[in-house]
Amino acid sequence: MGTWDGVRERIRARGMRWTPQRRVLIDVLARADGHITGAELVERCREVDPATIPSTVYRTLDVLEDLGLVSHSHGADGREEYHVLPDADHGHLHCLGCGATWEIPEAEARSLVRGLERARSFAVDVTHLSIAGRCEACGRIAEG
Amino acid sequence: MGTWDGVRERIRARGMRWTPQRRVLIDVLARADGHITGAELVERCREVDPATIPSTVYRTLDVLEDLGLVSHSHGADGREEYHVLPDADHGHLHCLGCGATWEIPEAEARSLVRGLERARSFAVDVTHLSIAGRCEACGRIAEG
DNA sequence: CATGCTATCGCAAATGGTTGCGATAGTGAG
DNA sequence: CTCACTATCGCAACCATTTGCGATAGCATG
Repeated sequence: MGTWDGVRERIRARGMRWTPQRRVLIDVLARADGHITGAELVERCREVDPATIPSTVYRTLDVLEDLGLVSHSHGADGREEYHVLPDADHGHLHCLGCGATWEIPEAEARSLVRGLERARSFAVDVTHLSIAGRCEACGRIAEG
Repeated sequence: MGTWDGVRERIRARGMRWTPQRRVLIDVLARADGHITGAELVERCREVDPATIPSTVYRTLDVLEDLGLVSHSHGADGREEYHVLPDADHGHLHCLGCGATWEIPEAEARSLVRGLERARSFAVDVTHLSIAGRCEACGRIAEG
């Protein structure tokens, strides 16, 4: 709601076009706050408009990422994972055992990488940060 | 050289088989210390044996990873990146601008994630750790 | 050396995502 | 309202990787 209202204008202000295909994706995104894979977004768009073409969806996602309306990172298997409406930048934690995901809040993520950034003058993209491992529950199972 | 010598025995000790296809991949790996993508490994195997099938290579990489002889992480685009003979566990740093890669030594990687692990009782897989951002040179270009 | 068990292979199809290109259709200007 | 410019689309091919399955072939045993 709200946050998506100005999208049409923001797109046109950049000399880009407001098309039916983009409207469909934005409708889907507006209903999907949270994390979602690229493939899942394509599928949901196809529910709204069965003629949806994957490449169009991925290209529109690139545009929206440029505008800061979505960000993406990669799951433990390397597949794309989109995050809708990133009010605050944050990273992700993935459990290799059960597949669960947690957010790493911006402040925590930034302080994690601070040493790395200082030592190497490297600017980390925390929205893209994705860390894999085993959560407490899965760790106990593995030892048992 | 050395480290690969016992592989045949280690494989057979697990009730697994020593096949020509595995021999080819191990030959290729022995010549390729460092980082290399899955696709690149397939290509190099095909140079040795043009009949090489991709799925066989990927499946063999899985068993070698089980044995601890290779590890993999994902580049900034999510594609697989194998690391041969990981004497020490380490993470990777990827520049989104120039595509360069750096290793994050185990000690540094572990201390990075220590807070995260304590706070959540989460065991991070540092060999899978891959951080993206901009290196110093690319950062300067972006500002200019 | 022959035999059988089953791990591994080859193949073909599917998945998730990307790219190049000619055709379509938003959009601002007249 | 028309026109022209060009951003975007649809399509088809391609890339990297995975999966299911029947056929092949290691290798332990007799």
